[in-house]
Amino acid sequence: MSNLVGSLSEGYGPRIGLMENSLALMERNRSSGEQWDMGETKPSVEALERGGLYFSCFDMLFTEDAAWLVKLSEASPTLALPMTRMESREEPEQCPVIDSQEQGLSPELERQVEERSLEQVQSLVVGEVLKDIETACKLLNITPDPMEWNTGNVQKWLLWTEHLYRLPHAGKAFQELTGKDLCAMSEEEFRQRSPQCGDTLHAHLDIWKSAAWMKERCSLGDSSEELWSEADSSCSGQPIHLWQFLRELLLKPHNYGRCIRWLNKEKGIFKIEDSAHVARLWGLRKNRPAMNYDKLSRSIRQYYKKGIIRKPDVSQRLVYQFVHPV
DNA sequence: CACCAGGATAGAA
DNA sequence: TTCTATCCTGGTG
Repeated sequence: MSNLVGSLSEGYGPRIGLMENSLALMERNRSSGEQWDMGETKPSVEALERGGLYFSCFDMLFTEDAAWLVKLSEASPTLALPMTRMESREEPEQCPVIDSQEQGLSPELERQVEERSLEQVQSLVVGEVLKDIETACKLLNITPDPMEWNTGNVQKWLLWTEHLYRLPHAGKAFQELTGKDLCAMSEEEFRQRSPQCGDTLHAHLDIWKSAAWMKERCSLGDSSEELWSEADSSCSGQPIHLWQFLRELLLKPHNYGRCIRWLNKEKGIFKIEDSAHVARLWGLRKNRPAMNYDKLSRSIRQYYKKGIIRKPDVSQRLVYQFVHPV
């Protein structure tokens, strides 16, 4: 796994570095032989959890474009160059999408279209990665920038990453470390602390670092980067309320549709599909490891007399209704 | 057994 | 004081 910190200072570095890392991680995961068992009747909890950040981030990559991108990234391991240089790369025949579309075009036009396609897919991937990081931040109540993490934040991030990618628990090996410490560590040092998954953790941290760098760069400029500016209840300073949290999950069906979803969005009726998973997410968000659905549902019931959430007219298990739908 | 309703209480903000 | 988190009793399919 290449370290992209070094590329951060070069114009296009972070974007491409972020891509490269994501793709490499994707490849690693794909080659591990594990599958996301989508669509069967009873997906495992693990599959559901993977469905959170990971799947939403990479599902669109399993397309022809993605295969092509992966090949490109393999063909040129150091992509820290502007994509305008890409035309000099060999193996144009490995680009089925472009080939099928660009018959009869001049090489120059072909090159431009190729660039645009690549940039589009690229920004799509980067956007998804950023969104998923943002979502994780909300859930964990941490800042996107690892440099600002205290030891507790680091442990949360570790727990989350291990949880999401089914890594063995390595939190102990990183105890007492702040985000700053973590960021200063090399991949080798990560491996020393955790031989099993140090490299993976280091790679994920790299993605976060790049994302934070990009965020900073975007906020410096006048460009309105709406990727990070969604209404964010976790940034208001007030502790998040359960109903807000549930609404946040519901607003991200791409990430959480498998554990909570609208039955009727207009009426505000939603169903908790995986009570244990939602409870775990809530516990993670509130730093309450002992949270379970029993307690979560008790809190929901407190909303009955406050007129925030109620049971729908036809009461069903695990189905609730916002009294004031959005 | 998992879910549901709601009382009681403690604790944090 | 509000908003849980926790525990609990009792009820339902």
